[in-house]
Amino acid sequence: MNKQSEPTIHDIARELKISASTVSRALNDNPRISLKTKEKIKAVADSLGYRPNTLASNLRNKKSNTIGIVVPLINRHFFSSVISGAEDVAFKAGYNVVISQSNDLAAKEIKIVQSMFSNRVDGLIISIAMQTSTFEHLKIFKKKNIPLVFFDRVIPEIETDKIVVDDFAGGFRVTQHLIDQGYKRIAHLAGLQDLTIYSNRKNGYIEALRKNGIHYDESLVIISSLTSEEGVTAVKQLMKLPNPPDAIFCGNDTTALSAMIYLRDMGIRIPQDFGIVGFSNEPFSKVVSPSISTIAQPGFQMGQKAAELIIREIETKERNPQTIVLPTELIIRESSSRKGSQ
Amino acid sequence: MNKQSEPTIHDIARELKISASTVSRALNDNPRISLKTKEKIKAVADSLGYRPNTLASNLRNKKSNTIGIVVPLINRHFFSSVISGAEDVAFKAGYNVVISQSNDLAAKEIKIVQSMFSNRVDGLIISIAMQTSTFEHLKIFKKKNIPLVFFDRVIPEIETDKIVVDDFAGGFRVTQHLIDQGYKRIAHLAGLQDLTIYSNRKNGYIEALRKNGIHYDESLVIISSLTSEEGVTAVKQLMKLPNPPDAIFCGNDTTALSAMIYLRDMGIRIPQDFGIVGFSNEPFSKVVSPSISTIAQPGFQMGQKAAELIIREIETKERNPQTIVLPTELIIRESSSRKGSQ
DNA sequence: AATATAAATGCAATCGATTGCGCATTTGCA
DNA sequence: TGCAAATGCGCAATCGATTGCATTTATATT
Repeated sequence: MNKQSEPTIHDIARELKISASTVSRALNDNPRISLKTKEKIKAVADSLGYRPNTLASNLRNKKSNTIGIVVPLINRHFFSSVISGAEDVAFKAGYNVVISQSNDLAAKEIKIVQSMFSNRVDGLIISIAMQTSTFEHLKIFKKKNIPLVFFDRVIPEIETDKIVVDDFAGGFRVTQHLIDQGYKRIAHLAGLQDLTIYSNRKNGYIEALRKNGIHYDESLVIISSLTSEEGVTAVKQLMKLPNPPDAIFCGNDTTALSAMIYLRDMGIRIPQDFGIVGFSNEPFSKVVSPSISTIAQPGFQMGQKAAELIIREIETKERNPQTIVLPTELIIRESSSRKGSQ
Repeated sequence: MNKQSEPTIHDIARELKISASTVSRALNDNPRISLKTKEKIKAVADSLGYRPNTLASNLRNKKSNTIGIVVPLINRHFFSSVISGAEDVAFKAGYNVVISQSNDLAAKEIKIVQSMFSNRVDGLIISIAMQTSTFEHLKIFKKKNIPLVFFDRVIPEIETDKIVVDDFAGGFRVTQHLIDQGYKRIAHLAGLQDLTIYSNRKNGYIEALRKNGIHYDESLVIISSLTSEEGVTAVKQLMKLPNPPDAIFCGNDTTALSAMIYLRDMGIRIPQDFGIVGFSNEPFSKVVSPSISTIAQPGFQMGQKAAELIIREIETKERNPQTIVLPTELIIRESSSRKGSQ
């Protein structure tokens, strides 16, 4: 009983005693078919409840009208924002979006990417898994000349389009802001340094210190994978220093929050005694109290840009790999505002 | 230069001077092909960098190995959790997942659903748009016998699988909890009542009052679409009553938060003077202070269940529409805990 | 009216993989 | 050794839509 009889253009053709070619052309508004015939055909198509079989069309046209998106975890605010933005643009342009999550596992990522290739996606948008360290599975796309866009976590090994936020400027701005607010010893909870995003943030931090003539003290920088727990561990470690910091630039909002809660429980007042700034503008950073200053990453826009870029490449077949750096925005909230204003 | 020469089974066949049928069978591990031949074929396939063209296979098999998911907004914690759960299960079972968001617009939803049908998804998982009030576009799936699973926002008009959380029990439990904590006049910010989820929550609230012998006062129930602003408006209205409430059961966490902030700013202490409970367990509800008591909705699990259900139906062709009610969990946090414990 | 030209439609191959049926070769057993 | 059964593989049709080229039909021109 299943799918036995989806009407096809041949059914329409038979009904009207014409050829399937004509039906196909009519439904595609080909000028070679007379208006009268087109109308007849469309009427029959409607009455039969005809729905074009995109699979067949895709096979013939060697085009799937589908864009693949691969992220580490769908269920993460930043990534779902990117997906949302990309879907938005893609849908308007007539593309479907297939999504998979790597769970930050290289093995799964490889499977996913191969599957997407087999499904002949017209382009692939990907933020690679943390774990991923070989890139053969992605080079296929390059080799076959299928548009490939990296975002967020990018790698230098493959020359293709990349969309990133200006992490360096973000790190710089955060640090400068803390300096401006009068904090004297500014620590940094950095992320794993093999990921460009984190090393850039750290470099921005260092540069801001340098520009302000502040000595860069390595003991104030702690590198971790920035989980909530590691945030606490790091702060504990920092506060035990002979000369502890009075502010922290945290590599993400999660550690900013856990650090803040820890410090508060220790009786340290924020922002009066201690300044904290996070990164990413997670939804919660706005609503906790004190609210957390942070850097907004335009996830939705990144998704839009990525989709626009990839669709242009799909349709023009032009390839000139570019790296788009989206601006970051410093959002000043309570956790770092001790000088009047705000 | 594009896609001109993806190797096919015919290329492999030619290389080995055998037929494409044999190649196809070999690659699918058909027992009719000898081991020796299979090995030769697989070797050549590898050396040619052959990747099966899923489109062709799908067309021939009349099966896309794809599940469609439609949500109002991808970029919302609950929905992205569902998607994440569904992708998880689907991927393991060898299915792709295409996703679209309706933005709560009926028109877009209709387009999406039709497009998914044209793409011959093997099944559709959907949470309908608020705005949607006709269901013809969904009935197609029923008529064609393509598995259809509703979740979260379901409609009685179509007899198909539904996955919901026990909103009634949730509303009941929240209210009972507030009563247990000694709050006397409990208000309710309800969502639009044409959505089952909201009317069920309200009914649970009413039932809990009844069971405890508390008079149900309609002036304590305010219906809105539960935006942040409407939360504030509602609370203002409630507090102006001659006999204002001392607790609110909010239809979602967003209004719980905005109400809480408003009340706090009015100098009302939470939870001592006033109790608040939300619904949905948005990530922020745990980290704001005071943290917000709420009802956890197992989004990830819903997605998993939905995918499991739909895959079973796809593969067995059995259809016996069922409604799965997932349990809700009351998470007691600070905003409603005035009696010791916690 | 006859021919030239334009307009409308049809034929058949194609996209790449799958599969029922049949032929050929090998193996098994008496 | 002889014949049946088993094994291994190929032919050709199929899935549904598209399209270059051919053919038919209608319109225009002289």
